[in-house]
Amino acid sequence: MAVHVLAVLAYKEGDPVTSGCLADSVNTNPVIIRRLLLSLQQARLVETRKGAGAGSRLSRSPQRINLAEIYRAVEGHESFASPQKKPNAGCPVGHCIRKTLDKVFASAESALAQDLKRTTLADVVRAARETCLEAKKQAV
Amino acid sequence: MAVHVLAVLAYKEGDPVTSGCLADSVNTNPVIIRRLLLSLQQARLVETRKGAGAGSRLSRSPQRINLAEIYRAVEGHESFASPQKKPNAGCPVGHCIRKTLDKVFASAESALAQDLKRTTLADVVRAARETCLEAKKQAV
DNA sequence: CGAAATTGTAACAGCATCGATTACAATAGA
DNA sequence: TCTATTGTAATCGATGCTGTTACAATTTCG
Repeated sequence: MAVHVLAVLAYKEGDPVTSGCLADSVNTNPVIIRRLLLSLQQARLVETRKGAGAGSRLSRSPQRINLAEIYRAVEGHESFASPQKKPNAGCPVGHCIRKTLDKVFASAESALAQDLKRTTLADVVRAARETCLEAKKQAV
Repeated sequence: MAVHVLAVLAYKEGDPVTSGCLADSVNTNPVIIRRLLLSLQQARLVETRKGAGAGSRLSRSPQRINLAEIYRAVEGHESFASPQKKPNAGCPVGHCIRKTLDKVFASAESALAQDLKRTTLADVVRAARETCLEAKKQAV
């Protein structure tokens, strides 16, 4: 969903868009959008002005925003393998496996981020435009 | 948690372990373990016998089980970017972005799987043993 | 200056998910 | 036959996310 919102922002390049408008686009509630925008603001991906006639716009050009940044901004808490809150007393494996798994999953998440980094927001918008044209062509 | 269970099974190589014993190891309930084992059985990673004196054991040697298989067995439903159930009427971006994102996330998930494939269950057990020795050494 | 628009934020309900618990039938071995 | 153990269902509680309403703060416009 975050990508969707940012794609709309990229689409209306530069023009500030209100949370209400974005909410209509994503078919949800303005508050949801505003909560999402808070995360994106902290990640310096969007800038938001308050008041009448205000709204949000991208902080950078969409060529310079990659999906890894968006993912990190939204999924900020890396709750991947961690939810193991059990200290686990008597098991000989339990004590030591934790760090090992942390390493492995950190590596895996890094691989995922590396792959996401290859795609920019501009890429997504361009690809979306093309699939849209395809669809129209097939409709004819 | 699935990795934890399988690691215990690898630890007691060959011996059938009951769900109750596994539950003690992971510090949870036998039923949780049994539900997890059902997924692992469908993935042909463990074999389970019923009845008295029964239990579960690995179907293959831990060298031939990699973490990507375990991940796939447990997180079977690839609910990564999909939860976009909104058809979204009036937005020019909404129609077309779906397929694009599906491609991107499929690629990212593949990258993650490729990385997980590099680690076998045997690797995890060995690394866990080593970190355990480290901890003991530091304690002295 | 005053009104309108818009964000930030809180409070709350609804829903899905997950872990946990209890209970019980079915099965396999002693 | 008796006992241990799995498979399975029903249920409860905690948690998290979405959606909704409400309201103060802020900014622009007339």
